[in-house]
Amino acid sequence: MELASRKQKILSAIIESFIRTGEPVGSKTLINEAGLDVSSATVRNEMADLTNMGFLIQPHTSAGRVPTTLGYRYYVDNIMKVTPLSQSGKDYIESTLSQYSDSPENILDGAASLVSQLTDLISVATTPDGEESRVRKISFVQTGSHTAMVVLIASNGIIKTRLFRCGFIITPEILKIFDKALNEIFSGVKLSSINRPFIQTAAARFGELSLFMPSVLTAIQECAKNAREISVCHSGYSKLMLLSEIDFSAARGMFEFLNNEHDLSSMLLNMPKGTCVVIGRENSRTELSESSVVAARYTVDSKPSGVIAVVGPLRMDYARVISILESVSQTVGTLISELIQIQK
Amino acid sequence: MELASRKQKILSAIIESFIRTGEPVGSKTLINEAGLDVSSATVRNEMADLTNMGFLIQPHTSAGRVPTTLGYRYYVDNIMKVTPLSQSGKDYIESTLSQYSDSPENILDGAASLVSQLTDLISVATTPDGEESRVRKISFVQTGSHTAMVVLIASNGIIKTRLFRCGFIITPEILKIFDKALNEIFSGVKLSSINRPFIQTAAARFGELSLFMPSVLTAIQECAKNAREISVCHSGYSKLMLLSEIDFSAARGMFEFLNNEHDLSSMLLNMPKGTCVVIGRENSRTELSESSVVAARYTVDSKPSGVIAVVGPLRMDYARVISILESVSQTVGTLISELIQIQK
DNA sequence: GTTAGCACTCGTACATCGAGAGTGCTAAAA
DNA sequence: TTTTAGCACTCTCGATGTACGAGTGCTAAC
Repeated sequence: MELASRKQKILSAIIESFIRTGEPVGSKTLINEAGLDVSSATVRNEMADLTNMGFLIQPHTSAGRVPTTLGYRYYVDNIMKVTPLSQSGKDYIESTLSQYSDSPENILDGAASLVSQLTDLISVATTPDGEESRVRKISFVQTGSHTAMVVLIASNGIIKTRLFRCGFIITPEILKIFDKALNEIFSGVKLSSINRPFIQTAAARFGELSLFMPSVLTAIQECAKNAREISVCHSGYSKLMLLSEIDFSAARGMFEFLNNEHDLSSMLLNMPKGTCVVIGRENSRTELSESSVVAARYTVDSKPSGVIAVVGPLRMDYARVISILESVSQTVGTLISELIQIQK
Repeated sequence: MELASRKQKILSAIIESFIRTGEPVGSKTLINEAGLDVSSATVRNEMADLTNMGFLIQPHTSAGRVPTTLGYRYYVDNIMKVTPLSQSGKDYIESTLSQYSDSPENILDGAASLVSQLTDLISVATTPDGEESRVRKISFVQTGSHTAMVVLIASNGIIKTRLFRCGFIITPEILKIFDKALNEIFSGVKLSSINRPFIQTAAARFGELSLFMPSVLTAIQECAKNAREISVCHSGYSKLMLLSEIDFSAARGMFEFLNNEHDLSSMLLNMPKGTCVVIGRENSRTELSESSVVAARYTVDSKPSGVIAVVGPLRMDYARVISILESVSQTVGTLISELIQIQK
């Protein structure tokens, strides 16, 4: 659907004014602010049309107009211009994130807090999906007379550790045996296939040695599970209370949804690839029906991977948020890819 | 200060009713609920006295009475009876926390979420202080051709890991050299003394080898810092929005304070040893002037260590919260002590 | 197609009012 | 001296009414 140029200009001006002030926009205000060479009556006629077309609503008779989900959608798709970040902005992002570049989780933690700080909105980021990745290596570190640590290195660059304890005294020799035997079994195995039956089969292979194994195997299973499962980094949750549009119970619902890693990550990962904007009621979750989500994929080794996203009020500066997210997600993708590279 | 028995009975009934309902308590309500064999006029006289003494206030003329900070204080100190948890309750706590017993951080994470779930309040827990503890051992695990992981085991049971990268290809031999050289330097050293000058001195000792060292030494310094610093585990922050007493901006202030690990942990650790209750304005932080904090120390190896605490409304069930916190903190102390024991 | 003018609608702010809750005081009773 | 009944008083809360202002839609003229 294409709008006449003047309608489009008016819609644009209304949305931009509303994003800035949060106040419903009336015809007079609009004339003053936007450079429109027509009278308020003409603007009113156009506004009435836009309202009939579903782009605007009036909260009540004597109030100005407020954009609807459809209005924002048209604005985002047809009017708004996203300009890439300046070089200095990109440099800032890169230098900030490089500090965290020792592990994917740290990078994403850093990315979430950077995005939240730059946009003044809530930001969340998912770690790379580990469904397809495999065990590269398992190592052991002795931590005490009866305890040791498993270190599982996965092919997606994720490294997980877990302590385990044994009923007997651990010696370097025993750990060597563990190392050899367990790497034989687990190296190259997909993380997703390391489940209970797999572990039981593995235990069986050890014959009488298996008596020593249960805690080790459990620790490995835990590591594999943690390396495979997507986790969610987040930042800026206190900004939730600045969303003036919502009340306490709505805020609580949102907060609980945002703290539910499973639901949140599956929502984010179900979004289309690339950068996408989901506005108000377009959201699959009712908790977000008064909010917008802007999400950007980052790619690791040229494959779409996790998501970095922003959650905020309908009236957010979409263009700015998109350009920030695109820069950050690109940097994150590069850093993680590099990290995997040097771990090969 | 000792109150006459009837005054005490009335104060107790008012506080318990207010904790239950959240409504100001009037003289008639009181007669109906508490088994008082006097008329409402008598109760009114007593209530007037208690108000003059500062234990109660009236929100407005035609409302009932509400306890003041002083009122709660008297109640907590002189009236309330804390009964220890039942054996089955203790067993539940123990079996829940044992699941997490592979590291102090996990135990405290588990403790915070358990306490939050049992009390339906916000719960926070600090990890043991590492000021006094020392490096027990440093280990290395190769994670890639140019990357490896430092594992620092501290005497307080905390284990920290950190990845580092090198400009050259890492071999098992190099790691062995690292292991030997760095354990010689760092073993037994207090975590708190591993600062920038110390690292620089250490680097100097390596002569030409030191060129290979900077990233390793930085990684060790980071590990030492993380092992030393107290971190705060928390759970149930969404309960903040159930505190009906507060508004959005107060909630935001509280939330930000609770997310400030430094301020929060220093407040908690400044509290007296044992279990303590801080009510409303008694709190040093204005953010908490409408809330109460109940905090319990846990002891590791018979020494007072971190704190497990609850933050909630003034009208919380103090006796119940105290008994839960005492059980949980005792279990946590035992588990962590055990953990350190088997790591020796 | 555009505009000026105007009647109309509706939300907000403010004042008024009555009902209800709870009190403190007083004087009588125990 | 302590307790109690009675009562006038105060204050909140919700409902009701009113004035004002903002913003609109419509109509008729340009």
